[in-house]
Amino acid sequence: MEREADPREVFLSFLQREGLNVTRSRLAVLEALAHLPKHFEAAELWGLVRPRVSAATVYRTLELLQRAGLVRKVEFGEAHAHYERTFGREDHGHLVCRRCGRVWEFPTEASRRAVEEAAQEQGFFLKEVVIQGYGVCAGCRAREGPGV
Amino acid sequence: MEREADPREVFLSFLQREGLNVTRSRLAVLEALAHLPKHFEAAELWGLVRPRVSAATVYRTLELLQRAGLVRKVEFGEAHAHYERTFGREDHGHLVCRRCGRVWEFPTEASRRAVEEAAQEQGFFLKEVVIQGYGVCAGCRAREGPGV
DNA sequence: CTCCATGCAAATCTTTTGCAATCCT
DNA sequence: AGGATTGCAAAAGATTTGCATGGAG
Repeated sequence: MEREADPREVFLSFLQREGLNVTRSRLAVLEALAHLPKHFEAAELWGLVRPRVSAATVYRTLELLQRAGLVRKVEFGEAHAHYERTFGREDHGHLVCRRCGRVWEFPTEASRRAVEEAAQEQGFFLKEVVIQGYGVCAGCRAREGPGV
Repeated sequence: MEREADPREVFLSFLQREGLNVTRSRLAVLEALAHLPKHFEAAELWGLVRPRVSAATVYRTLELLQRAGLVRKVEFGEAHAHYERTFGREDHGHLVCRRCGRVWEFPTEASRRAVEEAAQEQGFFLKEVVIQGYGVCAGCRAREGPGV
């Protein structure tokens, strides 16, 4: 049974390791993560810490959280980025509905292995795998017909 | 042996089907596709038709090409979008080097099947599958060490 | 002729940045 | 103290849009 480190500790030790300060703003942003759904936008995160923390700092902290391995940026085909927490989560892919924008997750061990093999052959050091399907979800199809 | 339709015909019949005009600008953009690498940016495409065609029209046409199924928007983790031709190509995933930005392709039948299964279970109508790995390519590792 | 399409420039919108003031350690 | 961090507002940059003019059918 593998035990995952507490995100707060991960972040604190990341900051220390990088010689960065532990500030109110950074802790507020980290804390806000717990109150957001799995997938969120920068603006939603800001909503939770605003106006205590500025948008600029939210973006700056989001970058640190990514470097610390606690958050990952994900693209759902919209103009702005989405993010997801990476702690307490299994590897997964996303099924993104182009109509309603909702996202379903699914396990990806098998697919992931294929990407790993390709990387290996290429001598590519693989840091992250993204597996996503785009289409129309069951609900939208029922409501509006198969359409595009 | 399956024969793929000529992109020009695909585009023309798409335009007709949608009641859209066949214009010089649209044909110029379609033609320019052949002179671009597999992956390109909107600005590169514009470079080939500029100033005959305006940037606005390039974006507008790019959208039509996507709807016609000739082009696909792909995200490589940069601020701006990339595009790739979809005709004359096998299914493939991308290995994106976070250092140099170069992209390698690899076959994805197996992984794709897994996504299809997940979609099936979800009653999700799958339109497109994206499989990408991010990391550091062999060249960059040799040049600068394993690093991040 | 009648819409459709285009160019131009302005508008959007998210994310980034410069800089002076403020906070950590 | 002294560098790191923040807020603010301005900048940046890709893409989109309004509108008057020109083009396709």
